[in-house]
Amino acid sequence: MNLTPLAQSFVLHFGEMGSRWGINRTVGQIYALLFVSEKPINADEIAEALAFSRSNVSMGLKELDSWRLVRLQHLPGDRREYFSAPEDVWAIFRTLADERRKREIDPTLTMLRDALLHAPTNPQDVFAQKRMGDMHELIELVTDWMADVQKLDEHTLRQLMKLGAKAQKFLEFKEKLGLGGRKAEPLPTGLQLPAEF
Amino acid sequence: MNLTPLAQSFVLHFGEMGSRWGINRTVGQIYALLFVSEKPINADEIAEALAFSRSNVSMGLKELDSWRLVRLQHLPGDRREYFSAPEDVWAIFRTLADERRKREIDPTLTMLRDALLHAPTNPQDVFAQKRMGDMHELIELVTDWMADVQKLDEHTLRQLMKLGAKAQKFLEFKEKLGLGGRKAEPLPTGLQLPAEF
DNA sequence: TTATAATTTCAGTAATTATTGAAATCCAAG
DNA sequence: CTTGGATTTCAATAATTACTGAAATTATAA
Repeated sequence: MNLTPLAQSFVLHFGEMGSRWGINRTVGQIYALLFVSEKPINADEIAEALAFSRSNVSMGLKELDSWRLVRLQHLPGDRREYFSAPEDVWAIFRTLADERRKREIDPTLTMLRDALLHAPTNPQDVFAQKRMGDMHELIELVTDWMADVQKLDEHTLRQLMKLGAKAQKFLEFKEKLGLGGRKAEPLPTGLQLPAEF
Repeated sequence: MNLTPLAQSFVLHFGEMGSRWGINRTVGQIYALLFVSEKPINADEIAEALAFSRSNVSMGLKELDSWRLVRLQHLPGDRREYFSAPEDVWAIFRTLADERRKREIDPTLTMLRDALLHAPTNPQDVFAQKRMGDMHELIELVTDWMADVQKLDEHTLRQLMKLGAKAQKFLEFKEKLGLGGRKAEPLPTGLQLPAEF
């Protein structure tokens, strides 16, 4: 297992970015290696390719497993465990978004909800609760929306994203029409726009 | 400057989450304190409230400044610097998204673009480049889209998010119609949907 | 200017996190 | 079962990151 210069630079980059992404160098490099490997590889091969100790690789794989970013499989006639990174980048994106939400956002939402539960007993807390309420509302709105978006299949998601700011234009347009609760107008095809539109 | 139990728990939470968010305890706590403070506060008050050294507070504020998360101002008749967290949570969200993109994503996009520049010289690199291409395409699509979304003002953004998965339904609906390049149909109001719709 | 309050820098130290090798555990083949 | 390779755990240590206090710098009021 020796890396080509291309794979090498990719792996090293992931190692260095790791700290910014909240994972360590080992974990970043292992993931990068798996990502660009055509075939599943075992822990010894990883340790050799990246010059990490076998135990460090074990830790790293455990961490990647907790992020649900690696798949474990067995090769016939070989009792060692082989690892690979799922191939569908859209699925990876979803996994990553889910895990980050769970680790980086949900605890804060819980804390905020608790904090907002009790009536404030002094002016500072009145203000603080207002701020926390703003924060809570925003985070909840954004994460719920992200959760919705994440449910979309690749095709629809691609469309939505390519649409980009055009969706904004549509909303602004809709505003201009002053549509409060208009009924859906029949289109020439005979089908109707969903009620929300 | 002593904290109420409510502010205390908020501040401690931010300190602990800091490591998951890529900032340290000091920075997290300072930001949290500023966020729930009605009035701007100076570095000495921060140091006292959080029991950090004055120099640590200086470092933390510098870091927050680099994230563009604090505002510096002067109070009449006082030469000390007073800090506050901007009040508009939507603006904060935008700032945060911009900075994270710059720090956590842009370097990787650059690396990927470089890696994709040169023709592969062996089968492993052919595969690796395909993977990197997939990753690059996805990241670019998502970040460009996020950049578009971020440009929206609070009102429009709120609408878009509340719309949630409904946008999906609309896209699916549009699909069903089999609309390749149809012309916009006149609506009863006389106005027209933007060409993209 | 000068004096001095305010802030930042930085080298030293503390605390945390990452990594290793050895020992323990697990697990499939015989 | 038992054996031996495969994997994980864990205590020791290396490396990194956070934090402090003293010194240096900056900036404002007199």
